[in-house]
Amino acid sequence: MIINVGIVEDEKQIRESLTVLINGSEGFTCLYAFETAEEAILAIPTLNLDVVLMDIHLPAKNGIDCIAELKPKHHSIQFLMCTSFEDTDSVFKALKAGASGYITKTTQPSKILDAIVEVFNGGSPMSSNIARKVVDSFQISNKENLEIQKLSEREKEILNLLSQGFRYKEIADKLFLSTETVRTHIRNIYEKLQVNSRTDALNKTFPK
Amino acid sequence: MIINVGIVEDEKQIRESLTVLINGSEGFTCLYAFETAEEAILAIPTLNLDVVLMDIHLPAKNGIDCIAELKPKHHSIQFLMCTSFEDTDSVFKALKAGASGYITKTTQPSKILDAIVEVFNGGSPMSSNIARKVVDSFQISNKENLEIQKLSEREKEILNLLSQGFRYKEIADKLFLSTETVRTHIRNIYEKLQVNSRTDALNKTFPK
DNA sequence: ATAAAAATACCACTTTAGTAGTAGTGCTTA
DNA sequence: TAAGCACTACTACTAAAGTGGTATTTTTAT
Repeated sequence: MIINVGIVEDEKQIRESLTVLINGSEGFTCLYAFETAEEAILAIPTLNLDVVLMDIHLPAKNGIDCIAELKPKHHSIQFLMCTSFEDTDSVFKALKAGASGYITKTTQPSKILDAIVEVFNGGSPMSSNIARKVVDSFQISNKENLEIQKLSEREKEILNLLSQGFRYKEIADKLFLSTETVRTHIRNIYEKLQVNSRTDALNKTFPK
Repeated sequence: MIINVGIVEDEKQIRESLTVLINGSEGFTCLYAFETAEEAILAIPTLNLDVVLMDIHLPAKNGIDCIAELKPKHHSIQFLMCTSFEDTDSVFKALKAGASGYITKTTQPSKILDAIVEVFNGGSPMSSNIARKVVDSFQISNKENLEIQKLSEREKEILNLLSQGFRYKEIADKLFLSTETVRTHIRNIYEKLQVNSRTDALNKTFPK
């Protein structure tokens, strides 16, 4: 089993040393290396690549947009970002576009090969501080959750049903309450949260 | 520099072998191992732990809720899930609760020690398929975004204002339209999305 | 050039949501 | 034990949202 790797990287030196690294290692081959996103977008659909190493900064169209175009149509290709940018914004944009891994250019050669294997096998190799950024992004809710803590258990239960779009009557039926009781609870929820509509209540408690 | 590790794990055998592993390795010490979430919640605030290995399945309160209670008050402690559950739901709940890493019990001993070091150093160690789940979760938007693509520019603009909780009159004023026009747009949005309320429309287009 | 889609707008109507006041029961705790 | 909160429930009302039909103008695509 040989992993077919493509490269999209504008800096000649990096592109060539990556090519040499990959072709010099058993189990890998790199037959195509592109300088621009545009070339890659034209060629890649006709090739049979397993993994594509993608830089972010490229002359015209950037690497993130390049993935965004290719990934939806070529789901079996695994895109691995290999770049020097590691700001939160770049990381999340790349992952949203369809990258499955994210390593920095400073990664040592043997680790780059490891990452290629890992992404090929369905993993998501990431540099350690990038993984942390990604994991931390799940925890944001804690801040605003101060709001939700003002509510009683019953109120949270009703808010949760509100968030799913149920009407008062449906909530009442689910909880075996009268519609009027549901109405009262919601009035109290709104007062505690200092809002006066369902959407405002949800935006305060389930942000983002 | 010695990393102070705590363990919360109900199965005696696993708890003890983890303790032995950690105490037998240079640079690590494990002075406290708890059988239940309740014990951990009582004791941990008084200890000075760097990393806590947490199981999910525990007798009464589970490990995720245990983290949810401890993490907000003890931000410097790094929680590392070590469990046999690796369903999507458990993973995301744990990360939301405040876990910074997630490995499975089948991880080999040396890798467990590596993960402890990594989480202690601000990384987020994860088993390879768990990392992929996490990364894939960023791409979900692409699926549901098929929904939003059915809408015209004006409709997306109005949907966006709807999501912020504005009423028809307010949207009309912002866009210099009549309320009736806004009403018509919203009717068309709902028809395209096959929903019949603001909350349902938002849940279909801005999921999660 | 013509059909389709998008954007604008009105009327009339029904349903749902939100506001206000009130009140009984039961549990907790100071 | 009295005050406070949570949970339940009612009436009455107003405001907002949602449904249906229709129509003109502009833009876009075939």
